[in-house]
Amino acid sequence: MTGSCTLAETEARVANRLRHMDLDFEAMAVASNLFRAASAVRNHFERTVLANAGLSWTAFVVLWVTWIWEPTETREIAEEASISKATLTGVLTTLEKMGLVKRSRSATDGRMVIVTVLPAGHKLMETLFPEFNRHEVDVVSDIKDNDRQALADMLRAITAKIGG
Amino acid sequence: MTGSCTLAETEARVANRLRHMDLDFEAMAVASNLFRAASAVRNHFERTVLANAGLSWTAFVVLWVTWIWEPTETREIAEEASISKATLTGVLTTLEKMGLVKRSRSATDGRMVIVTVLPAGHKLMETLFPEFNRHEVDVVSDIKDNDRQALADMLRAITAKIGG
DNA sequence: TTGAGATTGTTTGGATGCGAACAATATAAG
DNA sequence: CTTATATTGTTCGCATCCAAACAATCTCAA
Repeated sequence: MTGSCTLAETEARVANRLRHMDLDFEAMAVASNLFRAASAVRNHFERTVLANAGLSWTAFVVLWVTWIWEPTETREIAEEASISKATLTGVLTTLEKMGLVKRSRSATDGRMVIVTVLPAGHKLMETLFPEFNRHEVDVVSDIKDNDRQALADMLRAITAKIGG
Repeated sequence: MTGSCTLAETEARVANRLRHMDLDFEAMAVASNLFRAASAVRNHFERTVLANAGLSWTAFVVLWVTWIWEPTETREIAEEASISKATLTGVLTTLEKMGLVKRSRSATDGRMVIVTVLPAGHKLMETLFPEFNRHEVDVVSDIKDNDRQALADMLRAITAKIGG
């Protein structure tokens, strides 16, 4: 409709282009569709739920992780959010400017910075996260209910395999 | 070992924190693990295969898409790589500086820019992509051979659901 | 032919995103 | 007490990353 190729056409083209190489196309399809799905879902969420809240994807993830684990250290947040310490510094500054979280020095260890969610942050997440979850439900609605558990398990296996 | 929580502990903590809300935890687990897996795999590839080649993740994806479809227009590359036109402009400039691809104006339509892979780009991909694929095989090696097809299918279903 | 509307790639401004270097703090050995 | 080593968050430089504004080009109707 838009003039672009379907997913099937794309994969056929790829297989043809790489025919002469000794490759594992099944592994390639898994990896390729993993990134494609993650990217599509992320973009979709950014343009709908998160745009309304004025949050970027990373800012939302950082706020969410802090919300779950607060009070917590930045090192922990960075690991849970799968971003570097350097990136987290900037995102936390953004969230602080929005009045959603607060930084404070640890009393027992002068190196650590403790992050807590401010009332405005709690209020936002109290409505934003259920809305986010409704979109998650929509995303998996075409997958048979019985298969969802297996899907999550396989994704966990991938993460575990490379030590995520 | 590292003092951080396991994936199971994290999910238990999340479930407890959100107990009072009416949420679909299965859908949440799928989405959560989708991003976790994609992020872990991407970071792993960036630090191993791609770091040796001096390519960022996005630069590799753009080079790969161009390699498969060349000669092709930037509009097509942006869509296949799931990035915006604006981002692609910068990445193509980077790849051009590295001598891997070449931009040229279309003869039939003065608006379009046609991208082709230069010999250095072909030589790079001829060795880099098989190496990349060996890592892909490693990533899915803990998933039963019979399940990989189903995994790819479910990921396709997610992408299709939101019009990726 | 001419002018409104659509499409393409680039520029702009601001927010991620990372590795490496850095300053501050904590810990351990001697 | 001192010194070497490790750990934490920040800063720096640079490369993505996007929405929106933009200039160039095409299309098509009047």
